[in-house]
Amino acid sequence: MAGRKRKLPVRKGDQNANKSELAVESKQQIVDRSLTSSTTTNLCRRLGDDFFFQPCVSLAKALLGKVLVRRYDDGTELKGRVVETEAYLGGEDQASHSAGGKRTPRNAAMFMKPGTIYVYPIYGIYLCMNISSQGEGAAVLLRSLEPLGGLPVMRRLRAARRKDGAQPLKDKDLCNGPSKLCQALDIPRAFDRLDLASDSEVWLEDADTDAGDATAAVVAASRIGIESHGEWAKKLLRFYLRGNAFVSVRDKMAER
DNA sequence: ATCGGGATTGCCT
DNA sequence: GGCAATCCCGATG
Repeated sequence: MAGRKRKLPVRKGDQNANKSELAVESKQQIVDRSLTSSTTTNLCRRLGDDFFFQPCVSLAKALLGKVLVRRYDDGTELKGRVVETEAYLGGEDQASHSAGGKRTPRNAAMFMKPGTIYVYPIYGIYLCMNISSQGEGAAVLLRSLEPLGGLPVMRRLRAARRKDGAQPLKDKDLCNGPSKLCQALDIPRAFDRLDLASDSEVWLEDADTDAGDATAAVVAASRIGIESHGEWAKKLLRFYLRGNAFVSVRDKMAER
């Protein structure tokens, strides 16, 4: 790992920080202006290496209810509870970027230590965030979060690219999708290959014990957006908390 | 060097 | 529910 020193407004490889946004407002300005410094670090709750060392499907389920934290140097923290994930198994899983053991510079993080972040660009304008699991080329896609902290900052980060005059986003629309959560938590492409178990800008932790539906049932459903992959598109490798309003796509059949 | 498609989103009808 | 936006990356020649 090379020494990483990142400045907020212009981060190499951060597609959110290009021309279109420069004319509007830098992300540091957004953070500065909204100023919600909840400086609690809660290091004791942080999930370490051992949590990530489990098979893909197990990790996809275990991640539900955990809290993703994005911390800025000034102490600002953006937090969201994971409510929807997808398992991408590698090998036989034709829908996985690592299908057939295919390894490229793009998906290298899928083959790295469990807990390694895999961020990839999609459709030219969005990003998706995954977490490497145990298993060759296996990783879990984060699909939705329930926003818990730093909502004003999230709202600005999410609004930066939307049509002028649009209504402020509702809480449930801040992080209910894989690319939405990358925008809301300011996850840049440069986070690719970082270690979620040891990084100072992004990590996972246990939810507060008094948090809501910690015991909600887990629904297994088919994955989204991979229709072209035949039988693998139908497998029940998407997991979400039953009845949770922050899930991106509910499956009524699966919930019965 | 070129080409085609994509683990999505927001706006439109 | 349809569809354009938008560009990186992998495959191919």
